[in-house]
Amino acid sequence: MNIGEVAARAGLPAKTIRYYEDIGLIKPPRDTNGYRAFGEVELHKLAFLARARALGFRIEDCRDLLRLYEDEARSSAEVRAIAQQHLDRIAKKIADLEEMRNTLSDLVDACAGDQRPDCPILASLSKYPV
Amino acid sequence: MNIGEVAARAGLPAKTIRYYEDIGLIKPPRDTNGYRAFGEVELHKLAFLARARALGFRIEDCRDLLRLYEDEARSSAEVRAIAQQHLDRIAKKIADLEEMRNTLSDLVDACAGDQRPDCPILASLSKYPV
DNA sequence: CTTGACCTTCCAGTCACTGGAATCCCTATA
DNA sequence: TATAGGGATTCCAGTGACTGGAAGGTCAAG
Repeated sequence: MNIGEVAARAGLPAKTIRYYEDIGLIKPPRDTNGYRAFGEVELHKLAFLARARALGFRIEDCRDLLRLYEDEARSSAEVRAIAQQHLDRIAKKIADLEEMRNTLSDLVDACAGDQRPDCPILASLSKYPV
Repeated sequence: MNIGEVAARAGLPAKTIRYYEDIGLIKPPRDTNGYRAFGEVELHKLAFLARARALGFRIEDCRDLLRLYEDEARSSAEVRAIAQQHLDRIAKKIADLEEMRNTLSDLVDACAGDQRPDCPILASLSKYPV
């Protein structure tokens, strides 16, 4: 299987797959012509990576998850710890974004949005508590 | 006012202020010794930028907001449009993150987190619909 | 005169790709 | 057999918004 086919099947751009090889996430063998030759195992790993990335896991987490996945002697606690940490980070991000959204939403609501220059958004940004 | 003081008062690292000068957001004059010499106007701008960035506005949005802030002939509609776009992006991000959080949260709940290798998190990542 | 805190510039690294250039390989058709 | 195309390869550079660090200049206090 060449990179184009495996990319289509794993749902990842070919560029990304080359990048994953660069950083050592996968190690596909090469054909005599120098093309990467992907088997089902490689494809499976790439699909795994695509799903982990879609859940927002960082690359280094993906590396660890992949390692654990291939380690028969893993404990589910290790996997769970990675996921829990990631969950915490996501919750924090959501909280931060929600605060931004609330503030911004109030400001946008308060702004007339017409041709006059007066604007509570700018007023809020420029209020000067220094 | 040197960069250290203005940094403390605006709540931005000195590095960031130098970076903002690099990309043309501010243009503080220089003392004879080559030090940046900040006045109240510069400080005000930096505080503005710090607040805009804290609301998650991108640098290019900040540049536009600053320009509008200084433009007496602005219309509040322009400002509102920028904020509304940003709000939309934030809402999208929140929605994406919430979807991740829900999925992850289910998986973490389903995982025993003990020393056994069986793990629904890995199972979900490796299920193979290709 | 020295010390230490501050300032300067410049370069490299972050994260996870992504775009593009230059070149090579394979297959099919005229 | 020539060629055209589509796909593969590598390598370099850029993204956003900083951040760390090195190497060196400046200033005020003791």
